[in-house]
Amino acid sequence: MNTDKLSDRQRKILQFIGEFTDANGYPPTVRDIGHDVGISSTSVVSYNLKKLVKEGFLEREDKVSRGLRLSDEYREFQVRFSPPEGLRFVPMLGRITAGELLEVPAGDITLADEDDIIEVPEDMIGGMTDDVFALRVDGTSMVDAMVNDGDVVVLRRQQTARNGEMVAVLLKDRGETTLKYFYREGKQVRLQPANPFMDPIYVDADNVEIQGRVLAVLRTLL
Amino acid sequence: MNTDKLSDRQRKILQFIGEFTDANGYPPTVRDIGHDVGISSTSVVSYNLKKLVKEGFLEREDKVSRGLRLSDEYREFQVRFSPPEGLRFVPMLGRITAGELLEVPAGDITLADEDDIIEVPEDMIGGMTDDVFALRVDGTSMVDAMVNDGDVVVLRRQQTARNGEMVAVLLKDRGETTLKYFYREGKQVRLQPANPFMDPIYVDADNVEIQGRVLAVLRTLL
DNA sequence: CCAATCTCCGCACAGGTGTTCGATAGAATT
DNA sequence: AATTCTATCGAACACCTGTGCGGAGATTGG
Repeated sequence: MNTDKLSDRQRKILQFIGEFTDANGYPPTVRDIGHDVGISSTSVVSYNLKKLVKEGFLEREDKVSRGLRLSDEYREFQVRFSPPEGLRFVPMLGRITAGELLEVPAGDITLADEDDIIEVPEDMIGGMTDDVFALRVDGTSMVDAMVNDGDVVVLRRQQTARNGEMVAVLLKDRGETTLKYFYREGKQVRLQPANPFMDPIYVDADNVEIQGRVLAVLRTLL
Repeated sequence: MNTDKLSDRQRKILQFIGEFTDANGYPPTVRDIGHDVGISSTSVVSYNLKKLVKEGFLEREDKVSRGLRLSDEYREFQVRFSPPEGLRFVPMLGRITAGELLEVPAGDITLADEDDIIEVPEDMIGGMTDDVFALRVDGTSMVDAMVNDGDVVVLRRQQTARNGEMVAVLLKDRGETTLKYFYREGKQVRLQPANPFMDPIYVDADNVEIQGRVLAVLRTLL
């Protein structure tokens, strides 16, 4: 399913039908559609609706007023980009290994079709909405962060952090990334492991580069 | 909200509107309703619809064909405890501390109104539906299970486990509960810490009592 | 370059659809 | 017993609504 074969008008029609139905609880009439999309003739709307039915985006009951609904396929196609209430879709953008450079994505972080997507309850990431992505942890090198092989780390891309937040930091001199609690202490930075039995490390502030803030760690034992 | 004040006919109308809309994607006409409920005159249907609007069960757009929908209150009254698609509500039943006995709830595990409830994506708990509950981890005594203070452990109550599953086990002689990977080895049981740098412990099979299986560990850094 | 197809328009029409009205009969009220 | 209220019916009406038709401009393919 993909909307490439459709004209702009047809895409607009589909969207309008969805919004109208959600807003009112019943679908629009041919004339409602025409008015919204900017079509003066009802026959033209009819014409485009037939197309949409033919392409499988729409289902329609002949001669029944408001007798149309978005097809299940199209609904599903839509849903990918608009999760249900309380859920948020987070793109899974790759893997991390401590001891190697973290691949922090550069451009816009969006849900593309090809992405792996994980579902995260909204309140688990504190309502964060932009620049949120997930990485799967590769290997056991992050045990001191209490993060295990296979865990999923949900991050928000940001360059600064407040004391006490857990961040992904790059240690420039070692060319190495770790997950630690961040504390600024004068010219130094204290990086505190999550594991309370392990000792912090102190590094020069110039030597650390914050890659992102850790919002959550998810471990699924299947 | 309750349907006591309604006549049988009106209840039937409400139900029909819901079913029709679900089935077709658009609401029925006045005549559709009349036909289903057994009313010959459209005016009588109109009459009863007005009543339903007045009582708050229905919302209606005047003079608009099929311009009706069940009110939010009535819909809620219908669905009450069902979480949104893809989410599952899991009751948070207490706290665990390694080194102490795990409070495994005894009776039915249901969503009571007073419970703390956390939201978990369905596929994160592998579609498990019964006997699932959550506990908050108290203290740092479970570091060897890679579980930190404040983490949330999602469990399914069960008495048996397959090899390789992570379980909450009671060590009877010590009167102590831990989270470990479970491996049956003859008359012994090998309990393997999640932390790959820690050694397993071997105990007599009679000495372990499985309390539940760990489905997921959730850590939120707020 | 011409024919075929696509996309659009306005208009007219038939049937769908909500509303209104007058009437009836039983129940509740006075 | 008279009156009012409730619930129903059938019929008529006006407007809503989807469809069909003839035509026009744009685009495409040979």
